[in-house]
Amino acid sequence: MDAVARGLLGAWLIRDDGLSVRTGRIVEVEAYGGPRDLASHARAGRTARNATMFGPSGHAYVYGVYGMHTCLNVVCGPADHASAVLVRAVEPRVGVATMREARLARALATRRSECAAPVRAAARVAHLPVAQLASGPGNVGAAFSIEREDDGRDLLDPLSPLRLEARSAAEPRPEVASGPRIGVGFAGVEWASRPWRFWLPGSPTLSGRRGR
DNA sequence: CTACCGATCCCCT
DNA sequence: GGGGATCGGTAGA
Repeated sequence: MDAVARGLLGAWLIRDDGLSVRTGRIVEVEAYGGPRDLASHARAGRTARNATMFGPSGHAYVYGVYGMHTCLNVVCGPADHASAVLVRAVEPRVGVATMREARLARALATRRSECAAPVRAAARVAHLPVAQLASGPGNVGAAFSIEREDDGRDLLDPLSPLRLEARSAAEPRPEVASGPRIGVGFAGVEWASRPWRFWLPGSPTLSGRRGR
């Protein structure tokens, strides 16, 4: 799982829906373990929500949080082990305009209660630096139009509309930094303090303030 | 700069 | 009915 998370850094995330193509480099991930990991969705065993975590590795585990965000994980087996790697930040490469439109569409899909909020959100997204379009797990979901229907997709299938491509073997192995996972304080210090967040230092796309 | 707060919905010791 | 693997805006030091 550790190795899978590190191997995913520098890999390409590809959304190819036939009309448009979006690609970007994965620069930040978090590893989640099986039922023993109290920060993991698998902590209570297999449920309807987390079923794909218990399936074959290389498939997408997509979940929704806070009523408005979707997040993408890569199941990293072995089967029944239920571990997965959350994609936290992607550096856009191809299809930047499509990503911006997708961010805009999602911003308008939520925020219905107030009148001025969607307009402001649209203005903000319109001027957002490219490096920030897919910075943070919720923004990855928005920029790549991750939907519940993507749950269970085989990310290693070259024909899949949502897929991964390993970084070229010719590339030197990138330098990797690690630290505690984000937003898992509820799991208690033992699990929240494990350094299972990995990133490529220096990327302008890291989530949070300056990548922390 | 830090700290809190609201939005919003599916699944659940 | 409660609460979250989030985000972005606002208030205050």
